[in-house]
Amino acid sequence: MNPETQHYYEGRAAIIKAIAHPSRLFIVEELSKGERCVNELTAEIGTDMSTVSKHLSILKNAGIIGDRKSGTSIYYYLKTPCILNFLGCLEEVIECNMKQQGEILMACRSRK
Amino acid sequence: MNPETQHYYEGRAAIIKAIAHPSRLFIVEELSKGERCVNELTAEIGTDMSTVSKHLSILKNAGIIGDRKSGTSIYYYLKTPCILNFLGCLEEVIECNMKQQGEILMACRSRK
DNA sequence: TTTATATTTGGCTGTTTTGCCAAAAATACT
DNA sequence: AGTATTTTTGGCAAAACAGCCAAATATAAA
Repeated sequence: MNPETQHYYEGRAAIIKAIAHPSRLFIVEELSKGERCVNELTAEIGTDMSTVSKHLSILKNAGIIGDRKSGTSIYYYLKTPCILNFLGCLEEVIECNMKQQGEILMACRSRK
Repeated sequence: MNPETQHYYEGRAAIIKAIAHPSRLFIVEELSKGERCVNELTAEIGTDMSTVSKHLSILKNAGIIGDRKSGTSIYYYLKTPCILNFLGCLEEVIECNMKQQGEILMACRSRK
């Protein structure tokens, strides 16, 4: 891979990496319903608030979410809602996997 | 997050994590053009063949690619081509980011 | 059976990621 | 100013990841 191509794929991988974590995935889906502050997200996720804050900063750096100050709270919102198509496609992959696992199971049974 | 929800997001994150790497992203795009053997992919990527082999096994475990033996070669193919919609949406995110960076740049300039 | 080719596995090292804690920063209230 | 609330930052230890090498495995050809 030449350096340009390398760079191309690194940039894209960086964005995908940003959502490649259970809590961050949860945050994205949650924000798709409307903006939330760190407090609210922390209560729902159940880890330390500093951990949630760091997850948020990762998503923000990737350009997926944005934030808005209001009083002492900071509200985060989804900046690129098209990320949801992304997640929709995920379901297809999972469905495909499950279907195949089902087939393997059936094959095992019929061989008995 | 209750254990079920946790499990739900972990499963989805695992699939995303599988493609969250430059070489693996390259592999997916390459396989979208047709099946390839480890040899061919290694030549294009330029890392050790053992490294490429491990990337392939990660993608395979995630259910994204499958393999087919032919002589001493093993050909890998895309099992869930819908993963490409995924990548298409990525472009939207990147475009959105670039647009915004452009705006920031313009704002900086006009303030001079 | 030996040899060559293609791929995977095991193991090692360095890097990155995660998540907790404590401390700092920012804002609003008294 | 002092206090409470919300969020971020810095630092640390454990875990996961990446890439190289050498060795093992599998298949085909001589």
